[in-house]
Amino acid sequence: MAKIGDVARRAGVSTATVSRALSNPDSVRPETRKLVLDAVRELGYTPNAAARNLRAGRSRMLLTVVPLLSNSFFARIVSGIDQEASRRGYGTIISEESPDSVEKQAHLLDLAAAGLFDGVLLLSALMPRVGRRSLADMGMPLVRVCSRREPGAGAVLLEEREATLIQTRHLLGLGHRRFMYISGGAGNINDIPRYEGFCEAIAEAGLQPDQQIRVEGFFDFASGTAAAHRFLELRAEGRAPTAIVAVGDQMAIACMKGIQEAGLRIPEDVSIVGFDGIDFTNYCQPTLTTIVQPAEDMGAAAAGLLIDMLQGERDPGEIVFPATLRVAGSTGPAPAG
Amino acid sequence: MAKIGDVARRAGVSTATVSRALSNPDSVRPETRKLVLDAVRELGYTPNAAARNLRAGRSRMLLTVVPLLSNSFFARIVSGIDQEASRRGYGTIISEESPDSVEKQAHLLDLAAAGLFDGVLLLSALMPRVGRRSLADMGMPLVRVCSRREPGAGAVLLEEREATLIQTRHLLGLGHRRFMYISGGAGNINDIPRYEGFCEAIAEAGLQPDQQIRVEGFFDFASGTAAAHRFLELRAEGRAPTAIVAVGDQMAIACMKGIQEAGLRIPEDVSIVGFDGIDFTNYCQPTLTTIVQPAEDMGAAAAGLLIDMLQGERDPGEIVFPATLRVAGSTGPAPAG
DNA sequence: TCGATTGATGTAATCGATTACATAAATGGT
DNA sequence: ACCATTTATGTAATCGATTACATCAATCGA
Repeated sequence: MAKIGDVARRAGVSTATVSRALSNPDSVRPETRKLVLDAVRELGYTPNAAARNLRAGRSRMLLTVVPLLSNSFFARIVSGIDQEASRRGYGTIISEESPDSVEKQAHLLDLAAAGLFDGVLLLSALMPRVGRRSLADMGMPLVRVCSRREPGAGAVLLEEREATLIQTRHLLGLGHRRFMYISGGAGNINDIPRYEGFCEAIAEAGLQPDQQIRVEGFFDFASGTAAAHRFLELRAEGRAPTAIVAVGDQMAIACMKGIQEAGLRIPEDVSIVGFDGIDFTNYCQPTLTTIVQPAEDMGAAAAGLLIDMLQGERDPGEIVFPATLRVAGSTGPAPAG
Repeated sequence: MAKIGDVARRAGVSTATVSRALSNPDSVRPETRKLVLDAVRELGYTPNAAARNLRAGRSRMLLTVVPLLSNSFFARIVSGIDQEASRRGYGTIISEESPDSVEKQAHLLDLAAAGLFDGVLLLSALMPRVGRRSLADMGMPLVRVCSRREPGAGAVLLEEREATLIQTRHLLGLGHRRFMYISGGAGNINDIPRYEGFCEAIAEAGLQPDQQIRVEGFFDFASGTAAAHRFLELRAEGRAPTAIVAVGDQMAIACMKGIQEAGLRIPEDVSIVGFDGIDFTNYCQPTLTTIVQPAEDMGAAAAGLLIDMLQGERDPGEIVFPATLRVAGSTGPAPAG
């Protein structure tokens, strides 16, 4: 592997000149620059990253911490991050969250302390932490994506409150009055604005939010199945809701399935809306009415913001994306009676 | 950020001793070791990665190149890779394939030349390449995952041929005789063994493989929808197959939907099997009979193999995983007539 | 008790690129 | 024509950890 000295020798200049010709081309004479660039090309020279990082005190790497990669909503955000980071000359290190594995979190903190990355994109609500040390209080520049606001950190968010508001209004407009709300878990910070939006819409319609049924979920299929069971119990008691608001598509899809398996029809017997807009919402039966989050764009925006922050061109700010409702087959008029 | 010199001063020893106490504890006296470790703890010292990498000529990083992250089959492999790599003290850099973006491929080659990672996991059939330079002929250690064999590279594979063989046998056993096969595209290397397995089963039953219908797909939803259209055309001509073999779950699910929308029932009118075993196969309507690939395990095995190769403990070998058929709701007896 | 061997630690070179500072050449003003 | 300034390039220090080699003390055998 060619080193800067080899290039210098070949071009008949010093290593300093080679370095300058590459990183600050205007500072060398055009003829010299050509000599250097030719030598670089002939030798296939690429500066060694470790040496450069050591000297520069940065790595041009970003860490992305994601709760669950197999959730395609997160996967799409990561995809957007990768796109934008790579466009701007940064690499992306990825790590799946593991709240239970202290080892893995410690490994992350070590990588941070070792200077392996310059900043962090946190798709997770949880902050990697071991004892009292965490990424944030190591002074690591941070952007939160779809997770929460945090002083000193950037944030990329959806209009969460608006989202459930329009979602619920859509159902109210179809005549629904009795709802089941499947949350993302009280631990998840998005839960608050989303539930607020739901409650606001309910109140607008002159109904009591606290008389609606709320079920706790964790964004996974199992939560959806559990919610379906709850729904069926309620139905047996004669007090089933006619509409279900799930704040995650996977939960919505699993719930839909659980209900269909009991012989009920969607949307004739019960309507359901999801949240995220993953691809499968277009391929389940019926297609799922859902809030579409522009996941790739949000990822790209987050990476862009973080890189701006690293380059000192932007203060940790907040980027808010609008929520859109995609109406599909899973919602229909409330059944009579 | 504390440096090795700070630790040395605090412990009253030389930097060499600090380094030894950390990387080769047996080479220092127990009392000295304690002095050093105490100082390390008190100062919160972590060795700087760039300096260490520069000296050692390696980075303890792996690159994973993935075709499409939002495909949850790939996402699960990545998850397994991350798990195992992190367990063994390696980090994972991720990059989504972009056959059209020369820029991005060049970026990858630069990162490789810069020594940013020690080895590559390639989930993609395509090799990142710019002109005649590619990752492989830079001498980068390589493990292919579910993509193809390659001289000098490790490989983690499913018994592809077996998979379609048992899949097709299952359908034959249900009485099906007319098939549609949705491929993963002639460009994809898995296509060959998978199609072979299909043909072998067909031949076993005394049928002509080349009289079955073959449709080209690309593992995405759109391919499945297109295949459904083709199926409906064939049906209009009175020569519809009774069973569909799709070598990807997303294609199978989209195809299923296209067929259902035309008013046909699955599996009563037509049976369909998928390939991969993604979560959604359990949540579509009906649930999808499919080949289950142990994606996480395959990812972990691949990372393990690559790290063994890097540490000189193993030659690039081949790890083959068995295929299992998960029978679900999308397959049933062939319709009479 | 003396030289040889072993063990523990320190000194300093090294990895490869960047950049402050030094130097030399070229340009400009008067 | 001379000094001041600018421009281009070279020399060498630097980033922080690792490790070959040097050094010194302790142990051992005869």
